[in-house]
Amino acid sequence: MPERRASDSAVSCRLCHIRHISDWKVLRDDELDELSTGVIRREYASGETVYSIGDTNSGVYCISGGSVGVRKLDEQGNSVLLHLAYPGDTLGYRSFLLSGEHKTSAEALGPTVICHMDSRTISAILERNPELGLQFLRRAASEIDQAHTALMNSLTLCNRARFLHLLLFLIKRHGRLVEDGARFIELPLSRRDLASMIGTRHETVSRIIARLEAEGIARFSGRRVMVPRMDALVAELDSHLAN
Amino acid sequence: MPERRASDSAVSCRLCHIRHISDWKVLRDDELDELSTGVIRREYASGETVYSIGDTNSGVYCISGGSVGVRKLDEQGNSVLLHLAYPGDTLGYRSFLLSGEHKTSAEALGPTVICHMDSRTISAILERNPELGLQFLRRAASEIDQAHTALMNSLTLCNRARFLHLLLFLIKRHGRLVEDGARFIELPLSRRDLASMIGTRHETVSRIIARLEAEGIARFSGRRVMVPRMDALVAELDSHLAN
DNA sequence: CGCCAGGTTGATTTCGCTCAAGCAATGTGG
DNA sequence: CCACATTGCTTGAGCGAAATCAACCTGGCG
Repeated sequence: MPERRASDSAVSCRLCHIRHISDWKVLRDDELDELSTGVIRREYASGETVYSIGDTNSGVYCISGGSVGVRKLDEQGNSVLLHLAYPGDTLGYRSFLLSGEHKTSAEALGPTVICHMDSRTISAILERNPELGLQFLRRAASEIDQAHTALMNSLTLCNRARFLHLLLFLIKRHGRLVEDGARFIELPLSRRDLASMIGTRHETVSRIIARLEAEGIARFSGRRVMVPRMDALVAELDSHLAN
Repeated sequence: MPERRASDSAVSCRLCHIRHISDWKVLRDDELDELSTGVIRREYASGETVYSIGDTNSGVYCISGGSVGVRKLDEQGNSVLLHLAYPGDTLGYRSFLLSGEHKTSAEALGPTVICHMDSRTISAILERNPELGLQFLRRAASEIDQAHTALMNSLTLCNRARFLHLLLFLIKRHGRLVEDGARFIELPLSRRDLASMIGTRHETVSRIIARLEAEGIARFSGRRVMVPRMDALVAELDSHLAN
């Protein structure tokens, strides 16, 4: 539960650069000002925890910059990266709505800036402006779609196809176009986390990567990846889907 | 998009036996009466389709009796049973909210009664009563949790554990206590559907079943299953989780 | 310098998929 | 009513993918 501290500066959601991307875009100026009074803006270092599984909810988080990994742990210590979140995304609204504990953990994947919105402030706005509720509802609806698609993929695709799928997503989100058709990306995830996202062991990920290198589809060096021809990668993925 | 027909009778949501279980429990009497004007109640035979993937949404469905399977299909014809729904559950609200096409199909798993609520009527009520939106939101939130748990299971558990997990769920939902500690259940799903829920082939399900029989944990005869000792089944499942 | 976390690679084994055959129950047309 | 197809399920043999166990490498850090 974040507390206001010396390093935190006053926040104006009205002036926020993601104002028109985030869920709060449905609020009027005066409501945004009201929201701002309940906001604490804070920077997180790479790997730092935003909230942990089991914590009691204290409001919602709005990602302003960077990226966040949402992780689920089971009783035996298995860890799965369920979801990656980016600027404009809202975190923790499920436990907020069900007014319970966090069922997942969230951690910064790199230097990240996140605003925390106080429960009371949000409840108040939510009560008066049904549009915000509907906006959350739309977010929830599309998050269910995402989860279902991920479930479908994990149930029907082989490890290699799932890895290609993930790589493609990461390139879209984190990649840079270097020259015609070639992409460069600095992976935001460790091998272990890549593995946990597709439901396999890190050794298997290593082997998949080794094969992709041998086939000339991508060159890996630590977390740095160069994909010389995107269409080759896409074709590879398609061939798996087609079979 | 269901049309009113001779066999359909007028409906009063106010008198509905699931009134206090369903999402509509947050509505006042007069709102329920308004809702009723947009409702068509209909019976479905086992296996009958409620809506299909790709259909444009025409409102939401409220399950009154029976059970429904929610299925997702991919481009290659893979079919996965994502979710089972029961009386009091609302279906199709995601595509309603995102006002798009259905991304899943739904079919009756046995003789089932479902009410269809007209888009316009719901929109009207939703606009006036924010409580309904919040109720949908709570439903969506818990559905996300479910989907995440399912995803976690599919990524970390082996086929056998997933099958035991599913069997346990089905017994809880559809099982009958026959004598102290023993349960009987008539499975609502074919082997293929059982397989598609845990992401494996139907042959593998057959083999898992054969092993459970050999170990004396359950006796299968077609869709009829007898579990002599529930604690043995639970212990089996736990031992898999523990490893 | 040694330690450690993260990553790679190899050997072995297990699990589950594929292909294929066979069986029982049910339906259908002659 | 029977021959025949169809559907759902089971079983077997072979193979491939991936888990497991283990060794080893590498870069960062006290």
